[in-house]
Amino acid sequence: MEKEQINNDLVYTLSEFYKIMADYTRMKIIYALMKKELCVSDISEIVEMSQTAVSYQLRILRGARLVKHRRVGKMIFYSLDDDHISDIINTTVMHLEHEE
Amino acid sequence: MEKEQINNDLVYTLSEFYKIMADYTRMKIIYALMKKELCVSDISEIVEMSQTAVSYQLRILRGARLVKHRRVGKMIFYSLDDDHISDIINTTVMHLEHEE
DNA sequence: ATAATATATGTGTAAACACACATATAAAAG
DNA sequence: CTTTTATATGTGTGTTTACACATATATTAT
Repeated sequence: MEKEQINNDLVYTLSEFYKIMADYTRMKIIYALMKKELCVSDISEIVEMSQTAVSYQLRILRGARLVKHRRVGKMIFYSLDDDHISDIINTTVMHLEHEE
Repeated sequence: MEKEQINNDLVYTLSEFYKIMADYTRMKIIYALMKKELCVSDISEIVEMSQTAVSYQLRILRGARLVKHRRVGKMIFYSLDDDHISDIINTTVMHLEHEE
C-alpha cells in the first residue's frame, strides 16, 4: 500500500474514521455525547434503540477510540474521546447548512 | 422521525454524508480531486482501480453531489463540488495527526 | 456508416454490517 | 450467597454494498 503521489495510509485512515460516523445509530450516540457524558441506559432512551443495539455500537465507538468510558457503580458513563470530534461534526454541519 | 431534544434529521443527514466518505476507493478519488480536476481514466490510474469500479463510485459521489463533472469531447472531467469538502477532510486530518 | 475510445449501467455475488435474541458478567442490595 | 440492575458479548440473519463482467451509450475519427 504505497504509491508515488497519494498518501494511501492517510486516505485509508480517513475512510476508516468516516466509517465510524457513517451509521445513523452511532451518529445519534455521538451527537448526544457532544452535549454531555451519558450512561448506556440514558443513551438507549435518547437514541430510541435497544440496549443491545446501543452496546453493540458503543463497542465499535470504543474500538475506534471515539468515546471513552468510566464506571460508576453499576453504570458506565460514556463521553467523546476529545474535542476534535465535535470540531469535525460542526464543520460538516456548516457545510450541510450552506447548501443542499 | 421527530424527537424532543435531538435533531434527528440533521443527524441522519450527517451519517449519510459520512457514509459517502466511508469507502477507501471513494476517499482516494476525493483525495485525488482535492488537488485538481481529473478525467475517469486518470482517476482509474491514480487510485489503481478498474474503470468499472471507479465509475461505480463516481456515480455515488455524483448522487451525493460531492463531485461535479463536465464533458470535454469523449472525456468527462470530475472535480469536487465545493471547498467545504476539503475543509472537512483537512479538519479530520488535523484530528488524526494530533493523536492515535 | 463504421470503428475506436471514454465512460456508464444492468446483473450477479461475496463480504461486511447492524441488530435481535439469549446469555454472561459485574456491581450493589438484601 | 442470592437477587436485581446495568451493561457486555456470542450467534444467527436479513440487508447493504463494492465490485467484476458484460454490455450500452456517446463522441470523435476514418
